[in-house]
Parts: sequence; C-alpha cells; structure tokens
Amino acid sequence: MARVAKPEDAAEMRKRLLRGAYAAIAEHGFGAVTLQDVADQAGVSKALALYYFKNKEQLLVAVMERIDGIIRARAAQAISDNASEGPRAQLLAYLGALTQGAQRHRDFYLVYLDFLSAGLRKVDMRASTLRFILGCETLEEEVVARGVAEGEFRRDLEPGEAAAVVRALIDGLSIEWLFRDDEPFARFCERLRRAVFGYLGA
Amino acid sequence: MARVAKPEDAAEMRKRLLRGAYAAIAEHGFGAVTLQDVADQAGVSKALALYYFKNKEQLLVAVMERIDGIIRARAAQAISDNASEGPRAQLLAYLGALTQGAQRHRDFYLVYLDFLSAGLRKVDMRASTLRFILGCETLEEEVVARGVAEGEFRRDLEPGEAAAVVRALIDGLSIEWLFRDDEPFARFCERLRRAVFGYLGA
DNA sequence: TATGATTGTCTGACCGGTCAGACAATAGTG
DNA sequence: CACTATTGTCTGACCGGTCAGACAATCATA
Repeated sequence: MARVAKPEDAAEMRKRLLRGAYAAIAEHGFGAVTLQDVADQAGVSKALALYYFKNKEQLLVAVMERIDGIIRARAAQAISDNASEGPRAQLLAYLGALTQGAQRHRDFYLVYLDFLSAGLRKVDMRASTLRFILGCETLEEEVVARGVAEGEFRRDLEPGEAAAVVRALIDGLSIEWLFRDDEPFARFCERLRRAVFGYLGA
Repeated sequence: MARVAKPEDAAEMRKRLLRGAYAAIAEHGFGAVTLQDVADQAGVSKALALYYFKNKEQLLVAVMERIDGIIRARAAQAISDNASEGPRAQLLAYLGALTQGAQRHRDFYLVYLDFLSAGLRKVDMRASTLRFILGCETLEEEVVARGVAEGEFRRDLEPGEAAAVVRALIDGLSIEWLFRDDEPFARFCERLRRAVFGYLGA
C-alpha cells in the first residue's frame, strides 16, 4: 500500500482503523476477524493496526466504544430535539435514530450481536457492551416515565421494566429482520413501531 | 484417555460428541471453540470427532440441529399438553418449556446467540438456525391465534406479527438477563411473562 | 483373524505479535 | 538558505504458537 500523500494525524488514522475493523467484523464476524482483514479494509498494513492499538483485543474494544459513543449520542439528541413534541414523538424519533438506514442498521446489528456474545465471555468486552445496553435503557426509561406520567402510555407500567422490554423488542426484532432477506427495511421499522407502541398501550 | 469399557454404538457416540460440542461452545464461544475443546468435553480424542463428522463445521451444524430438535419438541409438547386449559395456560407452559432452569437456559442462550451470528454469515449454518426461529414462531402463532379468536388476547393483533413480537421478547429479554449477574432467574421469568402478556393485552 | 472404532502423531496453513529499518516531516544549526 | 539530526509513521519479513485435518498404528470385539 502506497503511503498516503499527506500523512493524516493520529486521531484520523485511528478512526480509519476503527472503521476498517467495524467493516471487517460485519463481514467475517467477531470471532473470525483477523488483523489482516482489518488492515485490508483500512487500506493499510497489518503492523500499523498494532502500532495504534496495544493488541487485537484493545482494537476491538475500541470499536465497541466508538459505536456506543456515536449511536447513543445520536439517540439522545433525537430525544432532546423532540422534548416539546411529547413522549410519543420522542420515542418515535429515538427509534428512527437507532434504525437509520437499511445497510447501516444491518451492519450495526451484525456487529452488535457479536459484541453481545463476546461481552458475555471476555471481561474487557463486557464493560463497553454493557455500557451501551444500560445507556440505551436509561434513555428509554426517561421517555417511558414521561409518557406514563402524562398518561400517554399504560398507567401500570414500571418505567425501568418497560425500558428493558422496549430494548428487548428492538434487539429481538432487529435480529429476526436480519434473517428475513425478503422483508423491506421500511416494513421492519413499521413492525417495530407497532410492537413498541402496542406494548406501551399507546 | 482410557477407552470406555463397552463401546457405545455410533448414535450414542455422536450424541456424546454433540453434548461435548454444546458445552464447549457455551464455554468458549462459537468462533473460538476448537476440536480439542470438544474432544476434552466429550472425554475422547480429537481425531474421533472427525471420524464421526466430516469436518468441524458439520459438527457444529449438527449441534444446532440437535438443539432445535430437543427444544422445539419440548415446546410443542407443552402446548399440546395444555390444549384443554386454554391459550393463556398454553403460552405459560410454552414459556416455561423454553426457560427451563437457570443454568440450562443460560447455556442455551450463550450458544444460540453464537448460532444467530454464525447463521447470518455461513450458509450452512443459516438453514438450521432459521428452522429453529421459524419453528418457534409457528408454535407461538398457533397459540396467539387461538387466544385472539377466543377473545383472551387483544383483538387487533395479527397472529403472525404478534408471534414475531413474542419471539423478540423472549430473545431480547434473555440476552439482557445474561448480562445481569445479580438478577435471580425466577425474577427474569416473571418479567418475561409480564412483558409477553402485557403485549398481548391479556 | 478380520473389521470397525479409537488414538497419537504429524503437517501445512494461518494468525497475532515483534522488529529492524525505510520514509517523510520537522527542528535545529551554521 | 543549505545541511543534518531527530522524531513520528508505516511497512515487509519473520517467529512462535495453534489449529484443522490426514494418516497409520493400535485396540476391542465377534
């Protein structure tokens, strides 16, 4: 690989490697991904990945942390942007933020699924995966609590528990969708909305 | 490893290897499991695994197929056993059959999660994983349809869609539970039941 | 002894990680 | 400005180790 004309700074290179790793994981899976795959995706030598990251595991952890940062910030933004529109609109915007685009959503869940599996076995992975899950639930709880308080959702809901259910619906239906090649992305989004609002009794 | 006193017949040995593979996957993860792990768990030499299965991948596929066979049969049994008790009891028994015992359920979802991931990438895995998912949904649809027809569940539910939601709840909440070391298994089961029946409006 | 089951051993492929050094940019010096 | 030293970035070659699978020898039984 020819050296890039203008050397990018360190932060830029790290990002490029993380994006490469993300793509490589989506393609080969967490367990099967190799440093060479990452390097190829990033258009860079394998040794460089280890120049920027202590080892393979640290690189992969950093991928999850990056995903977490990006997605959760976007989701939180969607919620606060719609604060004046009421909890129903907030939840809708939140779901929209999480399911942004067919290809993106597909890749995300391919990678996320692997991180779930890895987080249950490798201690280092656990922390960052858990942070994403709990972070999302916190956001969901906030909206659900408001919806319940304002009488837009079922009164008998306990916000913490309901948030976990919303999370389960998102994860569960996303996984199922990954297996349905035939179903258009838009229809999946509809089903997800119906399931969530159906559960919340909205 | 000492040879077993009485040589078991082929079917028995296959089962033993499959059980070993199941345990090994639960421990190390699908991507990281080695033939040696499987052999160790089965108390047998590595070469024997390749004597009974064409290669590693075939062995792993067979694991998923075995799981599918066992679990789905048990779930179907639970449903038919409670046919006279009505759809609510059937669904309860079905959920009970799927979540049978903390350790078993935990191991199952550890393995299942990996098969989901593998099924999305390897063609050979896809078929057997998909069979399990769709098979479960068929069972769920049957019960939901009856519940809707008899007015025990919400009238506006479309059974096929609702079955997918029930499946999503089981998967999603199970995954979350795996991450909560503190939550007792019984409480998870309660939450699952509340979520499912809450959604169905029962 | 003949046959199928089981094992130990070997090998080629691959992977993570190291390392010496190449190259470009920058800083310092006269 | 011209020249050199220094630093940070990046690579190809390589090493130790692991794994899937092949294979021939051994064992148990009929």
